[in-house]
Amino acid sequence: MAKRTSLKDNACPIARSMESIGDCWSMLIIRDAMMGLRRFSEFQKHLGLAKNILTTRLRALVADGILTTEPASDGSAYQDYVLTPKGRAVFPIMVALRQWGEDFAFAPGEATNIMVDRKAGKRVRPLELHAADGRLLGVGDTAIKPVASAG
Amino acid sequence: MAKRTSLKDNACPIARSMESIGDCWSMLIIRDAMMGLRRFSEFQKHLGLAKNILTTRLRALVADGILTTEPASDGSAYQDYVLTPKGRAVFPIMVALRQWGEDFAFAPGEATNIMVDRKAGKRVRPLELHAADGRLLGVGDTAIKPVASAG
DNA sequence: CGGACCGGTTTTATATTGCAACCAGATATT
DNA sequence: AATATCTGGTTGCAATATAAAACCGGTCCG
Repeated sequence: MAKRTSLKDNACPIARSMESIGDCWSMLIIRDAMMGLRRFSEFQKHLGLAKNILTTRLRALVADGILTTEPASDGSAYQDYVLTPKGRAVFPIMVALRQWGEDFAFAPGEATNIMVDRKAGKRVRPLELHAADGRLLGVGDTAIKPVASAG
Repeated sequence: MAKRTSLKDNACPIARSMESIGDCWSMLIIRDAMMGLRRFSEFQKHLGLAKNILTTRLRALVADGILTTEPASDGSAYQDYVLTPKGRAVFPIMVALRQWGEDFAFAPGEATNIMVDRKAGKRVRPLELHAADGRLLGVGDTAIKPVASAG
């Protein structure tokens, strides 16, 4: 294609987020990293994607500060890909995507999986957005406020 | 490229969500629709993307049940693209992406915009995930539970 | 020390993207 | 009423991204 248009310099945080993690494979790599996968071959087997694609995605995630490489935990000469704090902070996005998918992307009775509270084993509540004073907020209760550049 | 691998039949809700809305333009179209944009030309001007790309994205979002077309609200012969309930349910995903972007994707002092509570004008709280019994849950407090196909 | 495994890189074919030009019908202007 | 302009696209084209497959040097395993 023509070069994909970059949103790196867009002023909207949503656009910037999508630029970093708005790719199927990147998101699924982060998902798998949250489940404990660390090695190149683990990601490749579990996701079933081509190795060259995995390579480009891992490099991009490392460049973005979402993953870091560190010496393999099994003592071998290889390396692990592990989440940084920025990477772990993707958790709410993952939960939101998951809940929307659970609710709308499956026919009744279709095989799938759901997120549960580890202790009780019960399904978690829908994500909630609250105001600073604690009020529960819906779609119409929010606004976007510009923040000018300092300088 | 070779045909992008489809995740439509993947059992993971995250993968299915990404298949529907894991595209920059699709997500930004939904964002703009939430801000009240409705017409083809409004999306095109505001997003600055090519018309053929906008066409394919709008068609896909309609096919996915995220947008619907309806007669233009201004009485003209044209049509509006409006969010369905499924489309409005993308809101938490949008908020999650936005909060992560606000937190990690901008240098200090860079121009941007933030989400505030419409009434108080104050920044909203981070999204929260709670267990059925109300406990606040973090990354390690959740688990994924398979749901076999019925039949 | 020989074979398998690991983490890639290099082709190659085919899709997708984006730009620009074009177009028919609806709307606005004179 | 005739013409110009806007709307919502479609059609070509060039550049780039994706995926499958083959290949490859360093590790590890017995």
